[in-house]
Amino acid sequence: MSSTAAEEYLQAIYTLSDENGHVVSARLAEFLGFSAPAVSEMVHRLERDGLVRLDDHKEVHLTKTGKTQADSIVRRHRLAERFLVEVLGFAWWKTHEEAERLEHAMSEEMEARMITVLGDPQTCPHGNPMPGVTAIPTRPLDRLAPGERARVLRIPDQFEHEPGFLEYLDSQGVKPGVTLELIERGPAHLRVAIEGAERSLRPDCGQKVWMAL
Amino acid sequence: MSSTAAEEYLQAIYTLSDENGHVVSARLAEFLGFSAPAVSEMVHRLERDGLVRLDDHKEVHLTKTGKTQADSIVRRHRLAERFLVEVLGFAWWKTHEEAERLEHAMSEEMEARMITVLGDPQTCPHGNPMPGVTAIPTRPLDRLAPGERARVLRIPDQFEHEPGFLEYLDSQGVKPGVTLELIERGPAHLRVAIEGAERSLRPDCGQKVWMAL
DNA sequence: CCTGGTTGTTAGGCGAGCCTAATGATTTCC
DNA sequence: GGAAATCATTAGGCTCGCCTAACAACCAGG
Repeated sequence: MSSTAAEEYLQAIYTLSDENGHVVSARLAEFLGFSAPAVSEMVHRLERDGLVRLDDHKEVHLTKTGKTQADSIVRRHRLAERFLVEVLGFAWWKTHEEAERLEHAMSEEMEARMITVLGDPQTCPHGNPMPGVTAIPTRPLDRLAPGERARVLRIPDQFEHEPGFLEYLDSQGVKPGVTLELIERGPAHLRVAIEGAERSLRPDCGQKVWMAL
Repeated sequence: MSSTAAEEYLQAIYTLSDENGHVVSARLAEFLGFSAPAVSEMVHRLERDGLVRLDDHKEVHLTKTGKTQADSIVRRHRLAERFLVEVLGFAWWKTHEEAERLEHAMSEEMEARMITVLGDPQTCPHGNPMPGVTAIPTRPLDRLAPGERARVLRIPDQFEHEPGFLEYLDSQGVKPGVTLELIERGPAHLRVAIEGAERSLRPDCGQKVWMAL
């Protein structure tokens, strides 16, 4: 149906819209690492092909068929990640690039069989829910009161684009499912306790790691 | 390294050379379904990039690095097919197109992990050996004497391009591993016996199904 | 010998997708 | 209200990878 490049854009629109709110071409360019004219051009192609609509404020919205395709590509991405971890034994933080390619190679039948074999998983290994699944409510790590404990639920897709970020989290013991306690929120670092050990996290983690309520 | 399109050409060169002998641009064009100028152009690109060499008779030969890349892409294709059959439960005759896309999405690490998980398979589900493995000797079905029995070992990759051919074989009970007896070689059909039942096969099967010696 | 089939290449064209440089059009902030 | 920042677009250019039409070179067979 759509080209690999177009699928990449649909996925980006889905992700930004899901995790950030409004989507405008400049955000897409930033996120995808392409020039503004390249994005402008592709957005118009997507519009021509009926996958996307531009409103009066030039905000990008997925049409019904665009949404369907975006859901599918995001689901395939997350299924591929699950497969890489659970079947092939990849490290949880090392799946993104591989899945980024696999998602474009999966047919509908493969998607369906993957769901069956993996037992209809509700999230990817980073805690992002499959499209269509109602997400468990979360809050950024920043919102924890000092002394409060909560479980790491989700590291949103958009932060997987930052090279080395997931590996950094893993090296600090932060991964989905782990329970941690916020000790102190300093300006230069967050002090947390994970399974007894005290750790210091980069301050940007406060926005990038999402916790159970 | 190489683009998807270039990988497709390398794979075609490998296949034609492995199953047919000499490779010339016209064969590639026919096999890939592209126009002669398109193939000519790409072959020159491959030559420019050091993956291929043209001799005096304009025959196409893989260079050392070209061979390495071709081996890899063919191995990924055959691993993907095994995976589709054994892990995802695809029918053996239905894997080609899916694998055709997957092969371009697999990293070296994924290739290695796949080999481990699948138990280092020596062939694809159609009996084609992994590159590097010394193939078991075969002969075309045509070569059987009437009354002779032999095991189906291999349906070469090139015939998987013919739409519906593998499915036709499956419908007649012909699949890798099955033992059959040639009853009579007529002009319009081959009469064979498979597990007791007598079947009539299209005459082209005589060249396209390869048997154990 | 020359004619017909096979093969390869040239020429010219097209869409997808990227780029930079420059220009318009808004919005925001002082 | 005007300057600065942000955003989108135009213009022009590039490679890749495909196409058709036309031509050139070859080989084989009557």
